[in-house]
Amino acid sequence: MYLINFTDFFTSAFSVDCIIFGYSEGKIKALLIKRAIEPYENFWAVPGDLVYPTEDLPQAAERILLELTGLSHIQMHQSQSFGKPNRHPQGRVITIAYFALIRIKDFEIKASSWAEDIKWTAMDEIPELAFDHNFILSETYALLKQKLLNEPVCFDLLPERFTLNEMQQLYEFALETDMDKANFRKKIKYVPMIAHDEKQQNVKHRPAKLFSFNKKEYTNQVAKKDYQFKM
Amino acid sequence: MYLINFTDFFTSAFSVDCIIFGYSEGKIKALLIKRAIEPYENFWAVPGDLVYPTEDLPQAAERILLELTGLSHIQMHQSQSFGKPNRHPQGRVITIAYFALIRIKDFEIKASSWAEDIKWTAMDEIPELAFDHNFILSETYALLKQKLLNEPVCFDLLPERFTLNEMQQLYEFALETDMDKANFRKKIKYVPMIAHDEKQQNVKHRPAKLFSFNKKEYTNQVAKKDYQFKM
DNA sequence: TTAATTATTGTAATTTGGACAATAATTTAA
DNA sequence: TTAAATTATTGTCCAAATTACAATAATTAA
Repeated sequence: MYLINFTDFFTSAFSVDCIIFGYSEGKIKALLIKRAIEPYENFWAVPGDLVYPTEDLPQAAERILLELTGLSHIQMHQSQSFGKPNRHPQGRVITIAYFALIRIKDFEIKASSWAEDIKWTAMDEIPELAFDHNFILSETYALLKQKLLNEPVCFDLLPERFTLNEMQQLYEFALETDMDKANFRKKIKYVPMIAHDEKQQNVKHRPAKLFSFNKKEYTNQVAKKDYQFKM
Repeated sequence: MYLINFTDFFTSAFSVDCIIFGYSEGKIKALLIKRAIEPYENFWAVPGDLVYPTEDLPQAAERILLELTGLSHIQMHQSQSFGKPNRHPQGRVITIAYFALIRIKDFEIKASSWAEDIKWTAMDEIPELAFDHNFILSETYALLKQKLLNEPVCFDLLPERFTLNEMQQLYEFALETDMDKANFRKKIKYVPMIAHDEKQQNVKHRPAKLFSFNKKEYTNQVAKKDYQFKM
């Protein structure tokens, strides 16, 4: 074990798996691809790719996101790394998981060269996945839920203009708990949001007012240590 | 860029950096080594090593901890991964940071083959380090502070028997804020702890009662969803 | 025995959180 | 045109948690 050369260490590869979360119909969803090639051909999987020798890790994650969605300039969040020696059948491959939060309606997803199919899957309906991807996805989802509690990342998932109920439902799904409407509004009272005159369209009842996140004001308040997002 | 062989990817190495946190004299400290070899000879650094081709990541972190402290069976926490293409002068090396929380008095630290010196350094007195280790250490410290707020990991840093003031001072150092004694005690009222008859020794004033964490009871209550540690 | 020091407990005012009720605005159907 | 149905929004009350601060207890050192 100890009698190996320095160069023997440079025989590994690493990949980036990019978990793309979205939110629609009251559920948080992840983008899954159906693998077109071996290993695990025809299995659903999290999109991922090997990292080029001169490429930075977040750069690789952005490349995957761009290829599948056409979106760029999206903030990437690092999740965990997974490195069991036998996790990849073709050699020692460590994977670093990243995740991105996007607005589903902002783009058209498209299958790529290595995916024969692609779809949004709600986090409570995830099938058996390739490799150790079920584990990777559930660990990363746990991290997302953590972030939802401590940072205003819910606004990256919600449409630019949203109703307070949509926001509440996002938290209800993530935390798997029902919340009281009145109390939810009290809780978010100090989150900097802009109330628009615009209202919900095409609903069969009193339409709700639309809000948007006031990111500028939030950044300001955080800089002055006047405020810290907390759910 | 796209015209490379599959095998060209298997030319990278990865390392594990193992940040060992301890607590003494009212300060959270990290174990730093002085590098005995190039690159960055004579720089202080976080202990780390290349991962063997058949070794699992946490296993590598445990190996480093064991070599420096003789301690084993310590829970390892994964931090972030760092992979800028040029972060290591000798090739593409991605590093995965782990951290361990230990009781400083439980062992004797010892320099290893690749370290000519070793010392505990308080987190508010970290010097310039080798590689990108200042960044790695500060990111990992941020994670530790996060965990201190949401999990009872403070008891891995405190001596087995501690005073409530020692516990309070740990949080005051980590959160960089002063706390009221009476209110701190109210806050931890439901943390399962055992109050011993034993008292502090050799202090020039009324000695404080010693407590220890009741891990068994904590595990129990968490399983029953009766309780969730929260600071 | 007393002053000094720190540990520990208590109190009262304020703020937050949760349960639930009341009112407002809109659509749909009669 | 109006009433019923539905959902949005706001308000009230009570209990629980938080905060600031005061009081008391235990110990050491002089």
